[in-house]
Amino acid sequence: MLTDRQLLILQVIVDDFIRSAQPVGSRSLSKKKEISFSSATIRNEMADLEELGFIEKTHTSSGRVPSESGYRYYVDHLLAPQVLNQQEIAVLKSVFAEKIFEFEKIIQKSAKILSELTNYTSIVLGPAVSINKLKRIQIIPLNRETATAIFVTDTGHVENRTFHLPASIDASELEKTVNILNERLLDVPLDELNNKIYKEVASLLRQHIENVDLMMYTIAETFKMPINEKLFFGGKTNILSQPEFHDVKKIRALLNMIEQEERVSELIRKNSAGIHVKIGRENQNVAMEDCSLITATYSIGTEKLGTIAILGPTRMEYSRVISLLQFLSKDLSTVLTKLYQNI
Amino acid sequence: MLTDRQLLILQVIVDDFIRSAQPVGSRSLSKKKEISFSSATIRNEMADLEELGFIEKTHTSSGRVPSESGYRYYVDHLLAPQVLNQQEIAVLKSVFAEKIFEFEKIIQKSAKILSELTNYTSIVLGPAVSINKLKRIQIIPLNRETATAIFVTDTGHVENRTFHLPASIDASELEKTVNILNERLLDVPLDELNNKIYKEVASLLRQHIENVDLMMYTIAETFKMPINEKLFFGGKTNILSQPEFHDVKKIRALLNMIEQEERVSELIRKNSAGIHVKIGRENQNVAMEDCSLITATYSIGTEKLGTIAILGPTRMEYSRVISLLQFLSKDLSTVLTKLYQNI
DNA sequence: ATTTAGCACTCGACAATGATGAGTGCTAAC
DNA sequence: GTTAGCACTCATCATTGTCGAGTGCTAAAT
Repeated sequence: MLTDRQLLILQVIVDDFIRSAQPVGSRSLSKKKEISFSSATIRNEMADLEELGFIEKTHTSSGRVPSESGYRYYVDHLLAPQVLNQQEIAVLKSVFAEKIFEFEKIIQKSAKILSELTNYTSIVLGPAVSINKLKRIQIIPLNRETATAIFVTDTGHVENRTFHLPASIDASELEKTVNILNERLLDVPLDELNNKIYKEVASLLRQHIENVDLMMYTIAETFKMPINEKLFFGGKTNILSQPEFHDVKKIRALLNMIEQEERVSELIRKNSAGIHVKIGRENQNVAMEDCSLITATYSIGTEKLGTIAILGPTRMEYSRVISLLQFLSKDLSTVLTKLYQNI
Repeated sequence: MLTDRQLLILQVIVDDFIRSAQPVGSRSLSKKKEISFSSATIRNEMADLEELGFIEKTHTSSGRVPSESGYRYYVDHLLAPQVLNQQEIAVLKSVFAEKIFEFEKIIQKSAKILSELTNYTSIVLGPAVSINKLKRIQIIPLNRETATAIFVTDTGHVENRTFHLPASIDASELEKTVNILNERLLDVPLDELNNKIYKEVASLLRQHIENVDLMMYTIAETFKMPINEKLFFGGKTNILSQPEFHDVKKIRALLNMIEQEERVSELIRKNSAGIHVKIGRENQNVAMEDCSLITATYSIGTEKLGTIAILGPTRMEYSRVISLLQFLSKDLSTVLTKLYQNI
């Protein structure tokens, strides 16, 4: 439906605006080497593009600025995948430079590097601990009435809960219980622990333990695991240097939103595998009206594990960011798979 | 050296400026009910106060603004301790509303409440885990060559490290080692673990274990504990609504600084017990030129445990914030002492 | 010897004005 | 269909003048 020339003009407008953050006018466009027709022609085409909703004026006699649909179209149809240069690749690879055993460290470093490379804010949604499988439970009494329960997963992640352990529960009974739990709950995903306790462990406990009800109550309370995936940020303040955020109110709204981790997490989690681009109001969030969010997932084998994302202004270098995310998410998946696949 | 009248004027200037954020002039001062002399007199006194360095003009014919020394003098000599009202006390008490077993939760909640109550940014330096005493060590193999070491302290804090466990180390040997470690390292503060291993455990291991050197190396690497106290923030963006931070550059500098946790931690940690007020450049930090930092410590028994702090503009409600901090730090200390004193 | 009234002066804030220039839309010629 | 030309629009910026809050100084009042 759009003519080739309109496509070209739209592309050049978006590219130029991404670079300069200034509305682009017909005259300056006509000087570009890609463009071989006069400013008057461009004006006509621009009028059409505006009518179609792809570009906008900031005031009656201003140059044009891409609209949300404009960016959308650009991302969907006009994006020239950018090839990463050697240096960028080297920096990305450095995530894995040190021999690291813990997920979190790798993830954290990824966030940092991404933000430095892009000058936007990076957000990484850590591995979904709740689907990790239980490797070992340990209960360690601290004093007469408190104890700490420790859950170790197959990936080496450790969760712990301190809880009230009634003095009336006898040490040997506790030990028996822990043994039974370890035996029965091995390889059960953390978020199913509570479930399984009632289904599979309760009856068994009843055979061996005196005060089953109290014990069950104590355990069940502790085993409720509202484990939220951890969020890691990189360059939280990077976005402040973007010219669209000269307004303190906007800054405040955005930072405030970022501080509410549940909201960010929700925003990012729901994405399926692959790269996703949400532009401006597509994020369904007032504070992010002027932002775009690009997400990619990483996985172990075929199992989606977490998400890495870049938060920037709508005037974001889509092409470059997408390439970076693609590269890193693939790398992350490969390395993590190698590390943890056959645990 | 300052006359009573000068003191009065200084006090009213600071109070008024803290409230209004506007330079205060002689005429508006003369209308205050505390003040019974004319604006001309006030002008003369102001000129003296300015010469002494306690107040400044923003331009030749502007009203006066407190200088850093002005605030300093105000805090040191003029501060009227503010009595907290019932509502504030109730909110502060709500920190302990739920029965909570974990330090971190309490600390986190404190930070949140403080920031809400003050509308400034609160920073809480968590308990110094490194002086907690070891309660139990557990080593849990994950796969052929990795394992997780878990350290539980007497306060229920759990630290863990995933490390490379050479396949050549035999399972029973590992178990023996862990037993020895638990026996010998009970009640040793975490930051002395590594030390003690060489001093007290090595020789004992040598008697029971085959490949001592490898084992020692593996353990020692893992037991190096650079445990930094955790930092908790509340209301990171609160400070942005202060009129002195209308400038995006300042905001960026300050937020950037806050993001670097080591720097913040350093800024806060070095304070001895009691309330401390650092005003503007006293913080030795460009990004904090326009900020004041008020810190208070909390402790278990007589042992200093951590620090709570409020970061606000130099034009901060010193009196109120100090009262709040005093109250909360005392409460925190009491509750924590009760909870953990006799573990 | 203080205190105060009065006055000239300073300066930021604000509004009004006009020039500049980048941009547009439209029309008529190519 | 394309382009040159022209009238028109509007943000931006510098200029100017006014207003008012504030100061410092001096001389009179207490």
